[in-house]
Amino acid sequence: MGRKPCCEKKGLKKGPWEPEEDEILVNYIKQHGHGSWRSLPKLAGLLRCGKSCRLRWTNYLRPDIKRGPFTLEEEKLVIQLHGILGNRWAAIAAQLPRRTDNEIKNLWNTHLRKRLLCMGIDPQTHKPFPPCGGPTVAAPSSPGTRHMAQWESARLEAEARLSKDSLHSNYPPFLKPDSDYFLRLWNSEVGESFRKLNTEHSTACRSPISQASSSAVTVDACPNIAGSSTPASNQIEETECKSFKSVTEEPMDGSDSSCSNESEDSSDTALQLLLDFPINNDMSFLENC
DNA sequence: AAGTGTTTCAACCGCGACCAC
DNA sequence: TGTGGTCGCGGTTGAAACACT
Repeated sequence: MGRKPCCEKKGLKKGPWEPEEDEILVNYIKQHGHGSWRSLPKLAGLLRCGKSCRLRWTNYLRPDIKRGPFTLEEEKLVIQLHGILGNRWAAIAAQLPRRTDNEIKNLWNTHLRKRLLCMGIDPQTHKPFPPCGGPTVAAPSSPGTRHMAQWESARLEAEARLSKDSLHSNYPPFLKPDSDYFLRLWNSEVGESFRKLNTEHSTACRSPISQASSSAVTVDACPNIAGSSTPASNQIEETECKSFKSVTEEPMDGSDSSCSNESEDSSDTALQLLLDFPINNDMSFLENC
C-alpha cells in the first residue's frame, strides 16, 4: 500500500523555477499569505505542487533570507550546534536567523564535514578518530583534535548536568531538558526579549549562544590554537554580551504572566548553562584547514 | 580548446509528526 | 481511538559550474 502522492502530479512542472514563477509566487504570498500550501498553487495559478512552492518560498524567495557565503562566525556556530543537535538542520537554522536549514545542510555536507574529516575528527560524533587498530583515543594528536576533544568534553558535561537537573526538578513542558533545550530557551520569551534588545543594539551577536559564548571566552588550553590569528570579528564587545545577561537574569516584566516561578527557576538554570557553555572558545583552527 | 572529474546547491522524495474530524 | 490530510524535516539527487589535465 503506497502512500498517496502529496499532490496530483499530472501536468505539474518539476525542476528549476523560472523567474516568472517566482514572481507569481511572491506576489501571491505578499497579497494573501501562503495559507494552505496544498491549495496555493491552484489559487496562484502555478503548475507546481504545494510542497515545491513551500520549499521555493522558505529556501529562496522569503524576503528575510540572507544569501551569500557563510561568515567564519556562522561556520563556527554551525559546527558547535551540530555537536549539540546533530543533523537537526532546522534546529540549527533556528539559531542562525536568516539562514535556511537547506543552506546549512549544504554547507555542512560540502564544506564543514570535509574540514572536520581532514582534521581527523568524526563529523558525526565530533570526536577524534581512534588511531588505526588501537584502543579508543587517549590523547588527541593535533591542536584541532585536542580542541574538539575539549569541546566534546564540555558538551558531555552540559548534557550530564541537564540529566542531573532533570532528576531533581519538574520542568515545565516547554523546557524539558533534552537536546532541544537550548532551542526551546531561545524560542521562549527569554529569547524573545533578547532578540528584541539585540536588534536595537547591534548585529554583532546573532544568538544567545554567540552572546553567551563571547562572555565566557577563556584562554584556550591549547596555546597553539589560542595563539593563532583570530579575526577581529571574534572580539565581540563585552557590553553587548552583558546586555543579554542583564535581560535574561532580571525577572521578566508583567507582560506575560504565564511563566510560573517554577519555570523561571528552570529558565535561570538553563540560562546559566547557556552562559557557561564554552562555545566560542577559539576555533580559529578552522581557518587553517 | 576539448574532455573529464569534482564540487556546489537548488530541488525532489519519503517519512514521521501533528491536527481535525 | 482511528483515519486522512497537511506540513516540516532530513536524506538524496542531478544539473550546472568549476577545476584540472
